[in-house]
Amino acid sequence: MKKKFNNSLNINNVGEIVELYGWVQKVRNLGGLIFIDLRDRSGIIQIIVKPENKFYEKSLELKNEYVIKVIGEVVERESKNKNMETGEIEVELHELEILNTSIDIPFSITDDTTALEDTRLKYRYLDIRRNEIKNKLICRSKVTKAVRDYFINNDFLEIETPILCKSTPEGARDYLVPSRISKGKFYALPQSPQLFKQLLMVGGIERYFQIAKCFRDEDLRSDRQPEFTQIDMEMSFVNEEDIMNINEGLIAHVFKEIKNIDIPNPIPKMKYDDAIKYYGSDKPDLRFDMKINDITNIFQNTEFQIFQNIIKNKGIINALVVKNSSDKYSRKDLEKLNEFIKTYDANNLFYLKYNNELSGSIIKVMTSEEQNDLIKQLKLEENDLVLIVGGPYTITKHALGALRCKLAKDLNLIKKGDYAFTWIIDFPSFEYSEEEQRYVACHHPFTAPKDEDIDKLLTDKGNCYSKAYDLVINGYEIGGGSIRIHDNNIQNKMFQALELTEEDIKEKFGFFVEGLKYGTPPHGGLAFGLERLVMVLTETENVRDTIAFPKTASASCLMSEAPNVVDINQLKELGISVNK
RNA sequence: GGUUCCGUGGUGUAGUGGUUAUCACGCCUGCCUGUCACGCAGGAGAUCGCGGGUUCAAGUCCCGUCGGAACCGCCA
Repeated sequence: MKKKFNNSLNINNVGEIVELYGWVQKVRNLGGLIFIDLRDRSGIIQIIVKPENKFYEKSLELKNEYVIKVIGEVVERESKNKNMETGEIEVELHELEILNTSIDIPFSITDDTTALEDTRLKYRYLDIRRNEIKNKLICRSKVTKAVRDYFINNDFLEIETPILCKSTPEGARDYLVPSRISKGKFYALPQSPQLFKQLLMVGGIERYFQIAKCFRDEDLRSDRQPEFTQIDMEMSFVNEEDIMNINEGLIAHVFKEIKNIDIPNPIPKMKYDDAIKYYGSDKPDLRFDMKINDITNIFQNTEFQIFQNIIKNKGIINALVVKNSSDKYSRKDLEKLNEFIKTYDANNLFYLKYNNELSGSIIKVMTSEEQNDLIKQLKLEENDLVLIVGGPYTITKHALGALRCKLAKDLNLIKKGDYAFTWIIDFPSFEYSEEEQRYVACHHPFTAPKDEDIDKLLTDKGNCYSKAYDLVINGYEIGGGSIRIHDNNIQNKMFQALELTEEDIKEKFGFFVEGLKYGTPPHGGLAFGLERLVMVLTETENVRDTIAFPKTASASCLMSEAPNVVDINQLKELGISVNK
């Protein structure tokens, strides 16, 4: 006899003797008749114990989460339970063995448990017994299987790169690992396998992939963990289209396998500048429309001081049209929206409501011509709400990009189960860092510039674009990548553009730059965030649920209590002293 | 680094400066032969996160601290 999974049994198995293992979900003792809900990974099945059974007394010992072995006969139920997958049958107990007991559990192992997340994280191994978490881990496993199948079928090699790396201080903060053998020296955990996978191309691998652990010592968010997994790939002898095509194939395969959904082919592309202009984000959620409109032109000759100043300072006046919603927002609600955009450094949210005619906070400072232009340009219809924010371009776009997502959520504009895919392409090569007072790489310093922009790398950084692309699904940046620089001269020019000195380059990337000199093939690649992909596939908004043992917002593990102090002798051995 | 919210039996909660600190689930004991959110009767269970302050009096107000959540900055 072989162990059966609970939910593999159905009415066709009636009469069979089966061997089941699992956890006691619930005992219902009716005083003479005992029902046991037995749970395993697959689901729950009901065991019945009658008073004449020789294991009846033993069954009375059972409590929640005891681990048991049951041998019994599958029988049809007298009274069926339509709410249960195995509700047509039950197993009449023949033999019972208690394999282990359990102390009282802190929260119930049910879909509707009341426990809050910190409690659940402390007892994560119990939380994993719940469908909510378990099913996401199952999904994650299916995704990595689909990924491996797809890449291996397309002639990719799965190759592992080091976890103990050299620190590369450009970009995110590194997690450091002290070296015992070389006191005072440190390894860094990889932020991504970027340099190694490019060197694999130099190494002639041509097609590489890896399910790669990555580490970034930055502040966390609901979609960001310090330790996460990338589906990382790199190919030689390719251009942007090739990389996007093969990865569209991957995503199509994953969505087909997991959700049985056919995704758009090809996935539409949007330029970065347009994404900012219309959606205020480089990861626009396209499950709903609500574009940001530029209405600066309407107010060119405005008498309104605030708008005059904005236009004088080369700012922009934007409008969001919230369809059929003017009756849904009170002045108090609108004041809350104003507070919301303040977190993005924007201010002064003005509004207009269209009901036959315009009314609202700035109606008195608008001429009738301006009003008519606005109605026409925004194609206003009855009961539309117009939200207006003016100011510097980037700040207002960013704020409204966030606002449109908030509105969509509040107004339930997003249909459950919908997916909206887009590539964001033509990223700028550089962005100006106020903090560092210099241009920094938008993607990373190995991203190839557009051919036509190579000459501008040193002279016109603000207008250089790169061969980079991000895949965005439902407002999440699921993956990003680029064609890399394979020409050492261009790479040097790029470093120069980033104002890195010869010594900087040698110290930070010397081994890499050296490698580029030895016949580097043209190459490019992409990395997907596995957790975010699983988030999208499981329709969850919290990356922790896609990870078996995640960390809290302060990067600690409530279960194991990492990070923690270490023994003084460990520090001595490493030559480290701690100043608090 | 910043902003906002939260912390009360095992779990989740209620709680006008003055009660024996509320309720539900869970737990324990007893009863119960078709339950499946089993039912019925009874019972135990709280350092109100921690420290300080205000007050005749603090779960409640104030300050600090620790822990959790969301967001801004940050995340090449």
